[in-house]
Amino acid sequence: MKKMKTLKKNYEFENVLKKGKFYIGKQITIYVVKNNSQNNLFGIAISKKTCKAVQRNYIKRRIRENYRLIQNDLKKGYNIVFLWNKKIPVNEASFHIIKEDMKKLFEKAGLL
RNA sequence: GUAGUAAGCUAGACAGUCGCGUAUAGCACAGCCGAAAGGCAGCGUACGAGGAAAGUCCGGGCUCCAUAGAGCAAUGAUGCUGGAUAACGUCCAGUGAGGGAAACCUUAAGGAAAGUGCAACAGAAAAUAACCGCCUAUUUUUAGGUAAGGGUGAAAAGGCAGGGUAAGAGCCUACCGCUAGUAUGGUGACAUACUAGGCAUAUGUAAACCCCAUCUGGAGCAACACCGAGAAGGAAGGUUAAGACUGCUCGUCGUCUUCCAUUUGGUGGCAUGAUGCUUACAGUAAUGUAAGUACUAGAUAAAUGACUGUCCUAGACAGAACCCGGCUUAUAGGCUUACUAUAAAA
RNA sequence: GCGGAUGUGGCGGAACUGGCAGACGCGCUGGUCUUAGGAACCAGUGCUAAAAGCGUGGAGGUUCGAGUCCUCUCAUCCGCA
Repeated sequence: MKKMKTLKKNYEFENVLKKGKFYIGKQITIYVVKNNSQNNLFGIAISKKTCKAVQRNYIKRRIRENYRLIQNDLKKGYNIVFLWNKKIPVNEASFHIIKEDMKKLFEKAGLL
């Protein structure tokens, strides 16, 4: 199995957030934009203001794990950025809710 | 047993499946890129967050600023004594003061006769004390004496008792407090004893300025060094004004200031260090010395997760980012040791 | 990661060397005026029924007395390749 590829640079994130289409779920929001390669690149962005470092890591792990499980079913050639909805308390973050959210959002976006 | 005090330890465990980061003189070399060197990827193996990693409050190492440039001395910090330490505002042992029934705990604790400032309101007066009262003289008015008593205030001129007096007053005496001196003990802070002083020992405030003693150049790994690519341009103004470099003086370096345009990637720095653990010796202790032994995170959108099962006390606070020594703050539950007080029962 | 600044009624913003906190402006509430609204003018406006008391992000300390001085802490904002 190949390694997961991620977005790295600040301008890459800005590109996706400015030009991409966004879809809002219960707990997470995704931004999607086409790229011309044959792979999917993804990134996770959580503001410093929402919570502290431990909880940010907690959310990132849940999202990354879910993406890992679902990524082979997706169409290829997109940049994806995940955001956490600010108003949701961090304690409610759960693996299963994110899983459902992610399925619905990718269906909406037409990647599934 | 109950209540409490002090010190220390721990920070859910185990099993299965999938997955992440770093290293790799292992396997494979049959995958991808490349002319090649090599890089990426696969399998295996090893290791993989904390007691506070946090706050950034102090002290160092390290790097650059010129080789901490020189002087004045400002600014800033610390502030009982002795010791420890690379250093410290930290730690250890003591002293004084305060708290507690005790174990024990707290303590920014130098100087107010070097000088300056401030003390609102109230009060006669807030620092060279006379408002009421008391006493004496006097017909009243008034003059003098007086800090016992009243009232004001956060604070009112040693406290209390007796003597004394016109009334009073350290005016005199005892005790307590204070100050000075001497002696003894202690490295010292200081303690104890004795003697002397009637106490002008002249209110409080130095976390007000200040004085004294000690220390102090600035910036920070986004420092800095190297490699590759890009750019290295134009206009206007100023030559002693601003910068390096916080006040002033001198000195050095680089021309300097404003506007427009531009400003990306990689490698090193980067983990063997004032290091941890064990034992012995020195010391009350902090700590030091010697020997043995171990090396066990090193990312860069940033690694520990998900699911299932079992158990219990049902898991708090919380995520390394150059590295150490502290401090402070957050913190569920459990365990160990020492000590203090005490009801009831046996 | 490192460095720096700021917190005062609902909002902006004062309070000089510590000495009556809420000046001033905006808003809000009530009233006058008007058929009605606006404008204008008048009064009120931190908490509590009132007194007492508590109130300057929070917790301690110094002081007779802290918005102001000191220590710790929380939140917000800014800069640095």
